[in-house]
Amino acid sequence: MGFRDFNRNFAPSFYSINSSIPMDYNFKEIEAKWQQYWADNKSFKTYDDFSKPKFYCLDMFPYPSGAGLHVGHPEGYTATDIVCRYKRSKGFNVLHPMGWDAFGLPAEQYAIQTGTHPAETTQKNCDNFRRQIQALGLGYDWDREINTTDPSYFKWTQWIFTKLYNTWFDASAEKGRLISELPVPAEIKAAGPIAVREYTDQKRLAYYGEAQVWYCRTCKTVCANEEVLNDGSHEKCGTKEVERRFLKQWMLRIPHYAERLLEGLDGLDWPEGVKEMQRNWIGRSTGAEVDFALAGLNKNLRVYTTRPDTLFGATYMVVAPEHELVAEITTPEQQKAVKDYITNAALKSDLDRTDLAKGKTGVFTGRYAINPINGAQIPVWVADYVLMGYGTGAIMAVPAHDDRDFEFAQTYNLPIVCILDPAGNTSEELRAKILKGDACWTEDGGYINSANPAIGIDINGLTKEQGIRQVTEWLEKAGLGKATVNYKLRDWLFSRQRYWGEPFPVIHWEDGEVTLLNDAELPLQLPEVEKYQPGETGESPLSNAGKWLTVTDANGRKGRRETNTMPQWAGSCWYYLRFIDPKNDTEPFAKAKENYWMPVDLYVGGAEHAVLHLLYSRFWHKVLFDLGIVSTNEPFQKLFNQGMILAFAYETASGSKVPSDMVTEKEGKYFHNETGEELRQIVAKMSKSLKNVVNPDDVVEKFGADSLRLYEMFIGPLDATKPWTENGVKGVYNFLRRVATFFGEPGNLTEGAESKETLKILHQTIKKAGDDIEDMKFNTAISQMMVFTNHCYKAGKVTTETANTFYQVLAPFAPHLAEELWALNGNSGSVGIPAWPVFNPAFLTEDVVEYPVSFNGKVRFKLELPVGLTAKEVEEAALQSDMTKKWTEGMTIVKIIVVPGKIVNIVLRDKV
RNA sequence: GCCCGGGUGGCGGAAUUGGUAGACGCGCUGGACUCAAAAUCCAGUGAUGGCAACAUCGUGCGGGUUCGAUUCCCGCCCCGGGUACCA
Repeated sequence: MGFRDFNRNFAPSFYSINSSIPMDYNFKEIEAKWQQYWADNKSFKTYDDFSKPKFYCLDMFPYPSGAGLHVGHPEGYTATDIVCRYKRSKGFNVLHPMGWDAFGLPAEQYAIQTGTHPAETTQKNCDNFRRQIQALGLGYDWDREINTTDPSYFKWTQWIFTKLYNTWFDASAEKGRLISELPVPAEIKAAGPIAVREYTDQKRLAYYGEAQVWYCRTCKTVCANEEVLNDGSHEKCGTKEVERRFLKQWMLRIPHYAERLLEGLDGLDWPEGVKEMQRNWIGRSTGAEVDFALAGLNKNLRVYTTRPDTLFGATYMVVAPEHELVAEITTPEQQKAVKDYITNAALKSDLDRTDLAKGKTGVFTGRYAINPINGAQIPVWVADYVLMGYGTGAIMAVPAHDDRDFEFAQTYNLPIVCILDPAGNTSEELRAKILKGDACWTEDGGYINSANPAIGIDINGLTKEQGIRQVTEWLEKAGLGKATVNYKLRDWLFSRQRYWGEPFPVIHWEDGEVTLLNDAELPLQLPEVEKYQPGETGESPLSNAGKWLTVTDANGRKGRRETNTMPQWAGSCWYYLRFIDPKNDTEPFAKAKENYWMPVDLYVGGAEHAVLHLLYSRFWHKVLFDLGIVSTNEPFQKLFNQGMILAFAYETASGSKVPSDMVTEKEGKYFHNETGEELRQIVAKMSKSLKNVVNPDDVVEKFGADSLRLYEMFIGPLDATKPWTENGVKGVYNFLRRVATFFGEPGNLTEGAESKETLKILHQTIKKAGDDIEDMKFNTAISQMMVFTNHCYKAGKVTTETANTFYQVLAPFAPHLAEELWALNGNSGSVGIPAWPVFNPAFLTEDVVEYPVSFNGKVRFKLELPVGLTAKEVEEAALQSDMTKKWTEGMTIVKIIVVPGKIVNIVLRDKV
């Protein structure tokens, strides 16, 4: 291939006069050609060559929806593709795979409507996604493609589930261990095998139990807590048809790993914000459990508090409506009132709860408890502002120093005793109110009314920190309580009433025993069913799978298979491990390969997975680590969240949105096509209803894949949210066209020595592009390449060597064009294969420095001086300048600051 | 309410161990080419004043530290995202 061929490729378009689309460089032909070349040569196939340094780069794999790729997908994919092409040219063995998180509700919904098997729909969507991704010239190793719905994949998802089931958390060793190593207390053993089974089941990381769960009447399925949004709607379907139900469910004991998950964050190169969100989600708090005696009952009521120091201010107690002692605590006269309250609380939909969040309700049980620190009798109430799922489900209320308790106490006229004097921390006016119990103070202060000489405790005058320590010590000594750590993190609800998910390898036997399939029996495949509708009771569609459903063991015992399936998280929890060895059918992955490739060096995806996916994955990974199945404690060393790509949208003065096809632009203003009303341009998420969705296929068709790639990188920093504009695409297209035009013209390339100026800009570009790729700052890398190209146009000619070097820098960003130009210069092989060009700082050295000379901080003129002058010499040169004389006339020079190589600042004062 | 981001030209955005604010791109203006238009190429483009040289102002607002602040400190305002009775 030579210059001549290139010109033939380009010639028709140079003279095409009818085309309204700019076609000055023939991207269609170039891109098709090189994509074919990469495929034919398996350019991106990854080999397990353990002698090379490795780089494992992972994109969050997509759910292949029927709508196809949107422009948000290529954003992260292009970024990782650039990094990977760069790393390859730096000599790394790069693993960059792609696959499909293909279980999910839309395919099942479609099956319910049309009877089409979800596998069929899924296959079609995957094919479309793959075609679209390949059209972008992304360098994935397609031989490693995986699909979570493929039985050869979910076989191992099921296998990991059995590992979770057969693991318990040894708190003393702080690690998971095989259930076979669980020490069973002698008295349990003595009670027989059923007792042993129950004891063991309580320790497993996966368990089957009654759980109060969110149930969506529209989806006819259980949803996780976190899928139910604040406003009481279901994230997946958007309706508010969600309610609480008690159902038998599979749960995972992720809280056992709370501490490990928290500690593990410290060593990770993740955005601080994401780490903070995970910390908040885990929600560690330290405090104490305190036992309160109940008057007239031989029972204690245990509470958890983070403020044991405020025990002197506890004036009443509250138990959650679901608390097991409620019935016992309640006196006969109050039975009916309490019962009614509990019934009402249970009936409350989530919506009511949210609405009532501002007003607290409760009812007196008739019972009193004894405050252990001062012997005071305080009433016990039931109220649903106390949650059963956190702490002990009961609290001591300190209304003077807790907003929630204060609000409740005011509503029901309960006593409010101030024990922390905010003196000095607030206004005297507010302080007076606080001291009287008319206002709440939750900050630090000095204790008052906090002594009981009879039992030898006095914290008056101490600060919060000291108080907490002293009271906790006293509680422990008196045997009334102990320091405790609590986490917000709850058990993970791990089952769904759906067809299109991984079946649990579980059999429920008629005698109540639950067993798991042997490894040899995996994968347990999904049965063919006639209809995909959930059962009327909310049971999964699998409950209709007659033959599949029932099993009989060798002894004739009958059993029923688990009809729930796993949630979508399951497949995505470990896919990064399968990419390492995707075709292995004897184990999930070969140990040696895992040892080489893990951890993932760079993980790129949307911030929406900041908590759930990343926390669940880390949890599974830590269990696998404890069992010796993986070699690293954490799966993802570096995480990067790409920002969302938004689009312009339009709204009327009253704020109602107008679809983009109803809008006309006139002189920078926007008007409604029909009403003529002037509209406001806003930035919004792309959506069908706003008709502002950009389809990558259209962009590739019009401007080419290299332009799409470059634009998505050039539009702004990768982690920022930013709006899409077609004019912006034209801008980068223009750059590529200028590159193609300049370097495609043989007359522009010369042999011999390169000019100093060109070498300088070339090497600046090598350095900046390399550094910026490492820092994920692709926008500024591209801008530097534009600077270089602009320089070439000015210079008129550059050497072939310069051109070749530039193609290598351009290659990670616009690989098709770079390959084309590389071949055009008569080079063989792929432009990405030679090493990344070596930056030579010698070319950047200057003979002169242009010093900005400022007076009192204001730059007045520039002074060109030779490099390497001392501060003193620069100062003298500056003082001798005529311009300095002009600016200092009539003034006194107070001081001169010289930063060699940077700036001169002369401080002046009026002459006196 | 709390937590995390972020406010820089007409627009997307550059620049931080404190040292020439506005790189690069879009848009706009003018010129070249053309019968003409498109495309392309060249030049200009923060605001205000001035024919110009140049001057003054300018990184959300108000203070502070400093020879010098987009950058550091204090107090506000606005926007985006996350979260919600976790005792």
